[in-house]
Amino acid sequence: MHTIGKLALQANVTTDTVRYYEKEGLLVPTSKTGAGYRIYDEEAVRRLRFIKQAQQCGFSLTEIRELLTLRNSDEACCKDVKSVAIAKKLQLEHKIKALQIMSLALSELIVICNNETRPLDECPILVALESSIAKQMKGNSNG
Amino acid sequence: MHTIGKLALQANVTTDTVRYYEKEGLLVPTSKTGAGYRIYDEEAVRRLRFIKQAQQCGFSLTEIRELLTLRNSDEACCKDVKSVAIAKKLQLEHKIKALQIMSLALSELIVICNNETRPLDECPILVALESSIAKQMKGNSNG
DNA sequence: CTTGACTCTTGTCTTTACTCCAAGGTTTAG
DNA sequence: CTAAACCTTGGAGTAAAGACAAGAGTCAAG
Repeated sequence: MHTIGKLALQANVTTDTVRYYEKEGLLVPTSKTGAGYRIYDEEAVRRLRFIKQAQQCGFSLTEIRELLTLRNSDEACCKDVKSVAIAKKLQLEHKIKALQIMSLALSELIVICNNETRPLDECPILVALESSIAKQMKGNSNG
Repeated sequence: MHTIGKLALQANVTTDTVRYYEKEGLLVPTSKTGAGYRIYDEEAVRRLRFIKQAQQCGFSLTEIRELLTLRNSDEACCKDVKSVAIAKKLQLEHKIKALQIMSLALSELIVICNNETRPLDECPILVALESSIAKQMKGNSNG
């Protein structure tokens, strides 16, 4: 049994964070003392660990709430959890691709700047950003 | 010379967005009519295009403001612009790596779930999130 | 009993890039 | 002249995940 401070310490979060999770319906204290202090058991520790690790996998708190709901559901099965994980992975891959496109566009800007001593009004990077070198990206950013 | 509506249309943004950029010090109208209508010239059109394309390269509005300031500076040279681009590219690559780590963690969760008909309380994905499969990530997330 | 560490609730603030609304003034086409 | 389409300012709201602060109560140790 832990007070909020001990729990927070174990998970390397602040007490504010724990209270925030409670407000968001993610982590309810096991009980309360007469004075109103929150008390947590080992199940709560595991639950908090679950939340943090799901976050590390890219899930938002809203999605984590759904995962936790799923876990408590009688009808759901392992397959459902797996498909949530797969969907999230696809999302991440989309995001990665978008960032890679940006990175590529920057690479192109960087290589066209071959004379660094040039004055700014001839800077090919600035010129390119003003006109339409990024046309290539427009098609891609649509996906 | 364009009114705000024409300008916005050209850049495929809303008039609200143009006014927002003005409030943020990114895009000042060339002049105003007696009635207070904003008027923009071709330079403003280029500037707005610049803003949008820099956004596509991953720059935030704050960073874009700095880029625009740089452009108007007498002391800066092309080299300075290039190094900003390089720094942003590094940032993007960090972000990409972080997302790839998440994606990998999900892949591992997905493969350990080899029997989809299992009941939820034996779901290896949920179990893994509760315990510490993500330990591998902890070291990485520190970067 | 007192001190210091801990906890309580309530509420506001942060960041980013807009988006929407209200109530009114202006311009333009017919 | 009128109606539609456009423009003005000002302010509020949105998501996400907490951070921070005020003022008060509680608990353990000495």
